[in-house]
Amino acid sequence: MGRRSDHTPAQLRALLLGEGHRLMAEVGYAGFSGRLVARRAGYTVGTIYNVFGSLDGLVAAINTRTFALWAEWLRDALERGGEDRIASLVRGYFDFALAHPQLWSAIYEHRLPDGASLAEEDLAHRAELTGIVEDEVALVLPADTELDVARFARSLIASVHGHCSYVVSGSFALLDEPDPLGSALARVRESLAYHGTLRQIS
Amino acid sequence: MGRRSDHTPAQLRALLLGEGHRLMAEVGYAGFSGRLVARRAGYTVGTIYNVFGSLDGLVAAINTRTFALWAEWLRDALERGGEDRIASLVRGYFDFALAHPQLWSAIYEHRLPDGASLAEEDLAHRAELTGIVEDEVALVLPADTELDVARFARSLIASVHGHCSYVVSGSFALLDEPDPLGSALARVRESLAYHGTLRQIS
DNA sequence: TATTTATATTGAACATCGTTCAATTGTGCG
DNA sequence: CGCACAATTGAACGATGTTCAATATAAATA
Repeated sequence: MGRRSDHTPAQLRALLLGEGHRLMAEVGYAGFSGRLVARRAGYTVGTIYNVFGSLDGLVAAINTRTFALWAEWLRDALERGGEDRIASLVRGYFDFALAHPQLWSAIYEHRLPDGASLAEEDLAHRAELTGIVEDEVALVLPADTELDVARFARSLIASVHGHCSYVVSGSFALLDEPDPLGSALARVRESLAYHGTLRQIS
Repeated sequence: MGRRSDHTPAQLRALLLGEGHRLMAEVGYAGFSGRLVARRAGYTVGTIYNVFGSLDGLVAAINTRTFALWAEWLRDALERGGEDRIASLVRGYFDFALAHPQLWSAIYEHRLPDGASLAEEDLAHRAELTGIVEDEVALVLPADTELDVARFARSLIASVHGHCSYVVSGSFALLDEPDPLGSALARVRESLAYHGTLRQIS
């Protein structure tokens, strides 16, 4: 079969990305296969290389989509959550990872080849997610704080991330930790309290 | 070639483990190859399966060795470090990961097949590492603290781990974080202070 | 409309991977 | 000395990512 017109380039990209995302959610990064993605989309391997340049390009796009869903998830958590917006964020972080462990893990398991760097689109979506947290952290700190709020917020994200990655990888289960989310939230609260949180809701 | 007597079973195990550890340090989990380990040791693939049962068994053994080196590294850091033992621990955690990024990452990149679990030896070495931290955290907290010190210590480890994993994976570089170690240590200090650290050194 | 140009798609080829297992060959014991 | 045992091999199998000449079709041109 030669050239087709079943899909426009944009449609084809969306199709492969969708199937890729679906497969990643099913089998995770370790079981991911470019050939299978193409087959499910009704195409063959080579097409992935036409559209995404490389398999790493497809995986990066898949992870970018996961990031976008994650940001959306956090915004929902903030909207539907109560007054304690910090708790909503931490809970949202955990919930997403636990709802989509394969997708969430794939973000951190994918390593680009040496020298290669992420595309601008990917960086933008990550900045979006951290931006949501930065805004909420800023709201809760005194206006005259001496902290670099952005750095502080990202450090809190890293702390929560550590807890979450232990949960998803199973390390915490082995350590008999009954409430990882609660621990993560407690650490965040302690740091916020140290810097004079405005409203402290138990 | 059939049966040999170049090495005793114990020697052979040590040989393969050593070469495997060396290769993991060189190429990381993604580039790891059982065939290459065997070739470097002067044997062939099958021997790995004789000795370790599976390739996962070899990788688990490699990661266990990394854990042991890490624990030793932390003890050294405590011994050679100054009075601020908490700082020594956090710095030791980071330094090891940065000194051996491939070995450190391999610990968290290796996922056992569904249902499989780690051997007792592996669990013991992990408990050793967390035990070192638990002891130091207990020393620095008031004797009459209401905290579950073990859980608290492991939560602090998770926080530091989160920062460290961002550094090794390059996420923090993208976020322009100038001092991840300093941030991690600051968060740890804030949590300790919240629970009434005895001596607070800067 | 007929012809040519451009391009998207294919799938075989290649080198590798993990895993299995029959065959082989050396070791140590009776 | 010969036999039973056990360790080691390496070919086989199905899969992976990656490349690229061949091909078939769409789009552009005459």
